[in-house]
Amino acid sequence: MGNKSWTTPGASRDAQREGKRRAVLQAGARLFNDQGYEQTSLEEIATALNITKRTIYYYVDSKEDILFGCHLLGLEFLGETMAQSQDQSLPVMERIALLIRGYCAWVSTDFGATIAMVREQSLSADRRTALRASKAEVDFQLRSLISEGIAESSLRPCDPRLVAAVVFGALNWIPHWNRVENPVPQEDIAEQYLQLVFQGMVPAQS
Amino acid sequence: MGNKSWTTPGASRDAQREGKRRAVLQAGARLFNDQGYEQTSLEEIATALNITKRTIYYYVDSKEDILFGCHLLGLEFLGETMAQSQDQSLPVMERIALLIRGYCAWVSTDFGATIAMVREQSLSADRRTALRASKAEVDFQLRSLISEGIAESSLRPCDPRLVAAVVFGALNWIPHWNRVENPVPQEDIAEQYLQLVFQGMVPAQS
DNA sequence: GATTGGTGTAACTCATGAGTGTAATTACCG
DNA sequence: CGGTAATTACACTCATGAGTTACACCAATC
Repeated sequence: MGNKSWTTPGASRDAQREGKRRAVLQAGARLFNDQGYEQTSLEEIATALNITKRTIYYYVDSKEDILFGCHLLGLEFLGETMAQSQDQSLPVMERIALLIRGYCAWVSTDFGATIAMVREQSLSADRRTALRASKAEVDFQLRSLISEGIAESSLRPCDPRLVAAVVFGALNWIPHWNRVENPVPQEDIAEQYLQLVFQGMVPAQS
Repeated sequence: MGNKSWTTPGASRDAQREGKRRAVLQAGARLFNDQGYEQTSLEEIATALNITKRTIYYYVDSKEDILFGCHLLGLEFLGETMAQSQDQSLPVMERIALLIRGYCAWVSTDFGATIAMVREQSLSADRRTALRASKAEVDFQLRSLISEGIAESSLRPCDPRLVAAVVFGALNWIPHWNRVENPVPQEDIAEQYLQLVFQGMVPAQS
């Protein structure tokens, strides 16, 4: 609860406006993650920012706009990870690890968690399909990498679709349990996840 | 959309009443899973059963009662799996496999999926804590089994808490993607999950 | 064939929360 | 400083959906 730097003293009007809009989205994301989208009122978002509900409408057109804005910002950030994992010059296993680490870091941010936690039913049909396309891209990327890994026998034969579902399921679940007073550092989680997904629980029999 | 056997011809009044109450809960669970709890109105549940909203109130006291009833029924079913996995005479790995298979089957049912998908924020505080306790029990069970496995070196050393989070995360995510026209058979999923969690993606180097 | 209790319905109340109109006020960039 | 952008106060509208009141129905029982 607090208003961290609502105003940005030295900055053009436009920059300030953009910063404040972002603050609205961020406050929204936090509350959505904690209470759910439907259970969060604009009044609450306003209170969290020490402003009035009316002011929020100066920066967004509707509540759904806030949610959609969170998704857009979230996807923007995820794009970097996607790009990294597409670097053809790296070995496949490396690229998978990059994708998992990046996704883990991403899902630990406010906007990333919002995408992972809030059910997309709350968005209008067209926006929903757009969103789904972006998510499908990420899913496809992992599946492709897995297929590649199998082809070059770096990976044990398996159904890429199911394995990708396992991996993303496990990652998407992180904000559900790691949203507490002192969370496990996201880097530690990523390493454990990689260890488990690559080597499994059973020790290699020597 | 349909009213499959609302009335049960040959049955005592009480049995009929119980059957109808269950039908209400089941219809609720399905809609909650599809649209989310908050986005589902009692009117919709009534329509799905070809009855009116007022009739629903003959079987439950409130909307929250429906959600809570789903949780109770769901947990009841999960109890069997819990019991199985507690059989001390079985090897640890077997018990872990039983727990994962059972949980996978469970999360593929209407009531199981509801528990996995609906955020508990929608329940009153006391009911929520009761629920959380039941979930914590299951979580504890898996963690214990993992610790046991490590102690007898059937399992590679790891943080049981994190590994349990991975496993349940992956399993809880199933209803999010497997809720389509022709879903992947739940048994197939369980086997792939076991394979992945035990052996990992990387083939054993011989 | 009237009674009774379980079952059903139509038509309500009522609270909540999104979104708006407007005028007055403040902040601060140029 | 002047003017414009930002913000507030506040009183609205409006739709939605949970829960209720009052009454109709019907099937089995006496």
